[in-house]
This record gives sequence, structure tokens and C-alpha cells, in this order.
Amino acid sequence: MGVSLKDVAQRAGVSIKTVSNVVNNYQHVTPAMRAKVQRAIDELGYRPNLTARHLRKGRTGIIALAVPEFGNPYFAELAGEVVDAAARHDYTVLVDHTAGLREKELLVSQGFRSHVIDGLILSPIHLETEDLMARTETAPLVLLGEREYEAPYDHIAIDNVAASREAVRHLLGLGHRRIAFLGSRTGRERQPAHLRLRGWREELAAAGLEPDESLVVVTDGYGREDGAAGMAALLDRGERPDAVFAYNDLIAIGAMRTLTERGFRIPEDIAVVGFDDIEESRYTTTTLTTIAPDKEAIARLAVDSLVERLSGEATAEPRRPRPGYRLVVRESTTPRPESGHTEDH
Amino acid sequence: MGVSLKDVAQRAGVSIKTVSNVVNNYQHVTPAMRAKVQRAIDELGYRPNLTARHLRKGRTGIIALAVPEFGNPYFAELAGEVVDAAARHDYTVLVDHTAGLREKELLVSQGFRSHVIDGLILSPIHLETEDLMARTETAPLVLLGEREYEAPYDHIAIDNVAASREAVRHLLGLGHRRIAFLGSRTGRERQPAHLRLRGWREELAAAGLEPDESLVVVTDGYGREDGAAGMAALLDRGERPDAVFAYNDLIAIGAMRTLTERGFRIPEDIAVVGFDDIEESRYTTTTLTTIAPDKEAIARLAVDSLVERLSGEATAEPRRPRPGYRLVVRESTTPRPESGHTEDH
DNA sequence: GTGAAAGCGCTAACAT
DNA sequence: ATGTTAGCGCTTTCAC
Repeated sequence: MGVSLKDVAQRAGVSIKTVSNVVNNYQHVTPAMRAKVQRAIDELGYRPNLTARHLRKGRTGIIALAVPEFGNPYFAELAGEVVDAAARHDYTVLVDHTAGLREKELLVSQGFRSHVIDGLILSPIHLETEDLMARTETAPLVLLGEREYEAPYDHIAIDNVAASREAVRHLLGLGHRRIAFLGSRTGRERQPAHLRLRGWREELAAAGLEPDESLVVVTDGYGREDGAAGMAALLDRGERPDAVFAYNDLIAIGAMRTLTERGFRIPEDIAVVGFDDIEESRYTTTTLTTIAPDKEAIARLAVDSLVERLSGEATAEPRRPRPGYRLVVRESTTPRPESGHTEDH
Repeated sequence: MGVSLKDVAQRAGVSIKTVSNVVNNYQHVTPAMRAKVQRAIDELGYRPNLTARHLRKGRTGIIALAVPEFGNPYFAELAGEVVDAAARHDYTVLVDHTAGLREKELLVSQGFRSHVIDGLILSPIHLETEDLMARTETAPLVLLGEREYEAPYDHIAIDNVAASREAVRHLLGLGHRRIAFLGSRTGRERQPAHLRLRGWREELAAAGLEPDESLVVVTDGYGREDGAAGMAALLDRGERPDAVFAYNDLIAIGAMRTLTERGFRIPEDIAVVGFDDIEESRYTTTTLTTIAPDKEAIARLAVDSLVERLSGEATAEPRRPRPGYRLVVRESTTPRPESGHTEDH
């Protein structure tokens, strides 16, 4: 294979331990000795074998991040933040995607590359509390995302209900009354959109309006094409909302595409609000009003939680920090005086 | 730590080797023995320690992928394809981003997590041939992207000159003559945009037109904001192109944003062509005509090349396969009869 | 078909 | 301040 500590020790005429001391920046090494060893290291081009170090230390310095899809810029942007946050703790990130498959989520949570990763950050879609409770893998797990779990794991998520209520309140304040929700799911109660849908219901009720369930649109997935299809379906069954609150920006962008194709003006005919503040939403022809979760904070809190668990510093009980968010108002909800000018870049 | 082979052997009353044979599906094990060992494995919840296996075998089954930015959907989409392609060879992918920093590119190429990754797929921006030649790390490296290198490494890239010529030819065929190029770089000859710019020059020259260098716009980076700023700068210095060919889709989308803000109609006043075919380009209000590189093929060829090098099957000389691409014509270059309808989803 | 033992490269006790 | 040694968990000869 390669050059080992032993080779360097031989070359420098010292013991393995001394070389190890130099490599690991151990305190008590005389400068002369350090220089001698360093020369041997350079001459031989020695590189420490991290695999051996990992085996010995029982940890690898690698954490895994599993998200549904990189194709969703929200997760791509988040992944970038996680990589950066992990680097600050000298951790490397192994990224995987679950393709929104329950099977894959289970697999990953159950020990993705056992003993190779020290811990896991997972953003599940389909996983249930029971799945989490049945988990046997001992590596720490930190959860991300909109689902709620009664499992003993740290979970990082913004206050989705409050954020959604703020989005709906914004629309109500502009005079909209028939506000559709795009991106619900049939079936299970604990669907990802659950909390955002609840926010929609609560804020409408708080305004004295009866939430009109015929304005709730179920979509197959959470991509642009799902938003486009969902919007088309809503219009096709004769509904004419005056605003749309979408589960995420991609769905909102797909919906805007359908609206534009069918000749609706945004926001004059129908206002649109998204969720995620992906960069794309700042560049759509009608820029998109959206809820902007603090992705940097989410990534940082997730990595910090995981690192604390790994170092055994954390308390036993699961933690549920609430990173911030803000409503970013853009053209898709701004009645324009004349021509459109962007207000947020 | 956890349960080791030894524990299982003890429990089953057999030797370590026998357990190892069962774990590794070795041929010559009697069914009875296999069942007995398997029971012990299940009872103890044994999970093989991959780190130890890696140390012993000298390889880890992990490859790294380093791209400039996940924020660019092209790289995010590509990363997803690489993860899938690697999985088909039972490799796991460790993803990193270089943030477009030469320093980081050097670091990564010089041995990202030495001995932890078996090989590396790198999409460089700033790296020079000299940097590559000075590389001491022995792990195989496969290059991606638009730069050309005279270094002995496999390099996967579509024919950028031909693809760019096709894009420009498309614009010429529509009657455009003053075609701007957005996304060049000052300084070095081997900039990423070099080949696409060459395609622009060659095709204009082939059509008997003198490439107008005042229509070549230098941008700071390759994001939406750079496209927006570049387009603004071009217009501000009084140029009125009738078409824009952008280095990539993000720049094109930024340019379209500026054009829309300033009241230009696309494609009537100015047609726009991008490069990459990110999903977003199918959903912009004026959908974007673009060159669509075969990302699946790029990822597959990169992983296959790397895996072949890792297994020692590959020939010595570097290989430069040419994955395919196609021109996807959308609204941004389609003079519409009346209202706009999408032609490609 | 199964067992015993060596060793991958490193770190951590312990010794000097 | 530096050297010696055991052992992390696994695979791999080589016996039997």
C-alpha cells in the first residue's frame, strides 16, 4: 500500500511513537526531533491512514446527511450549509438522497454504512414514529423537516404553523379571501404538509372565515410539475381562488407557470405565496413572495446537535430548537402601480 | 464498542473464520453451520465494522464528488445522478463543494480525507494543468467540466464547441445577427467559458459574420445575479443585441430577469439561449431554450471510469468520452403566434 | 469445511 | 522526551 508510520520511523531512525507525536502535534517534542521527523515525512510523502485511525479511535469524523432530493433547490442549498457547518467541527459530510422512498428512508435510518458514519442527519418524508422507535442503530440521529415525531430524537424545524399563519395573514391583509392551499397529501394525518395546512386553517378561522376544503389541492409530489398539475386541476374543477398558498416554492413556481399559460395575471388575478425562499424565487418573472426559513441556522443547529451527542455533552432528552424564518414579500403578492420592479434581491 | 466477530463466534461456539465466512457469503459452509451462526448474529445484533474491513482490504467503497456549488442546480442534479450511478457499483459518495475557490480545489485534488476515499470525481474551475501535474495523491481522479487539461486523467465532457455552435446556429436560423455572449471571464485563456465562447465565434464566422467582441460580456461568476448584472451592463453601455447566448442557464435566467424589468419582450425583442437544461428552465415564465447535456451519461461515464481505474481494468492512457447533448427549443427563442404555450415539459 | 494466527496502520498505556 | 507493546475488528494465508 502506502507509506506507514513505521516507514517514516525507520527513515528518521526514531520510534513509531515519536513520529505519531509529530503527526498529531503532540506537545512535548523537541524542535530538533520534530524537524528530523518532518523531513522524513516529506521525503517519503507520508499521509496518515485515516481508516486505521478510525478503527483505533472508534469514530470516523464523517456524518451523513440524507435528504429526499437534490433536485429540490431547498435541499441542495441546505446541503451546502450543512457541509459548511460540519467543516467548522472538522466533520466531513456524506450525502445521500432517499428519493422520497420510505424503503430508502428506513434503510438509511437503520444504519447507513455501519461504523463508517458517526452520526446522521435525516430529512424524512414517509418515516413514522414507530419506525423511529424500532430503530436499533446506535449512531446518533438528528431529524429535519416538517413532520412531527414522538420519538426521542433531536428535531430541527421552524415553527411551520406560525410561519404558515403569517403567510396567510399577509394574503388576508391584501384583501384576499378565497385562498387555496396547494400541496396537500391524501391519507396519513402526519403528512409533511400537515402543519402548513393547519396554519392555513387556523389563520382563516382566526379571521372569521370558514376554511374552504374544496380549495385544498392534493398533489402527487412536491416539484414544479406537481404544482403545475395541481393548479390546473383546481382551475379545471371550476374553482377561482384569488390567492394561492403553496406548500413550497417549487409547487408555487409550477402553479405560476399554469396561471401564466392560462392567461391569469399574478398578482392582479391571483396572488401566490411559496415556502422555502429558494434562490430561484427571486428570479421568476413575477418574483415570488415566500416564507424564508433560516437555512444557515437549521444546518448549524442540526450539526451542533449531532456533534454534541457525539461528544456525549448533550443531555438525554431530545431537543427541538426552533430556527427562525421571515416572510419575504415580492411581486407575486404586490399589486403593482404600473410596471414591475423587483423589491428584493 | 459494539458486537464483533469474536463475540458472535463465542456465542455460536465456532471460530472467527467461520463467522466471517457466513457474513461474506463464502461458498463452502454447511447449511446447518450457516443457520447456527446466523442465529448468533441475529441474537447479538451483529453489524460488520466496515472501518476494520476497509483497513484490512485497503479500500473503502467510498468515492468523493467535488463540485463548485450545490446552489447551482446543474451540479445538484448531476450529484444526484452520480450518487445513483455509484450505488449501482456499490459505492457510496462523499460530496463536497469547492465554493469555486482555487485553494479548495487544490486541497481536494491533493487528497481529500486520505485513505478514506478510493477515488475522486472533480469538477474544477480554477485548477490548471500544472496543478494536476503536481498532484502526488495516488487515488484515481476523474475530471468533469468545461476546462481543457493536458494532464493524464480521464475527463468527461460534452463537445462544448459543437454544442455552442448548434445553439448559435439556431439563433442565426431565426434571423438573429447581433448575438451577445454572456458569461465570459477576464484573464486566463482556459477559463471555463472558453470553449463555449469559441463555439460562438466559430459559428458566427462560419455564417460570414464578424464576431463582435463588444457583445461579449464578462461576469463575476456563474449565478443568476451575475447574469442579471451582466445583461444590465451590456444594455447600459448602449448595446442592443437581438439575441443572447449565455454560458449557462442561471446566467440566462438572470439576464431574462433584467430584460423583463427593463421592458424587453422575450423573444420578440431579444431571444435568449442558455446551457445546462436545469429543470428551472422549463418553468420560467418564458421557458428557456437551452443546450441539454446528458447528465445521466456524464455521471455514469464518470463513475464507470473511476470504478474501472479502481479495479485496475482500465488502460493507462487517459480517456475522454463525449457524452451527448441536444438543443431543446423553448419559448425564449420561439416567436409566438399569439399567446404563449409551452412546448416542452 | 473449519480453525489458528498474523497483520492492515494507527493510538494509547505504560515504561524508561 | 521518547521507546515498547497491545489491540481496535477484520480478512487472509495456511494448516488440519
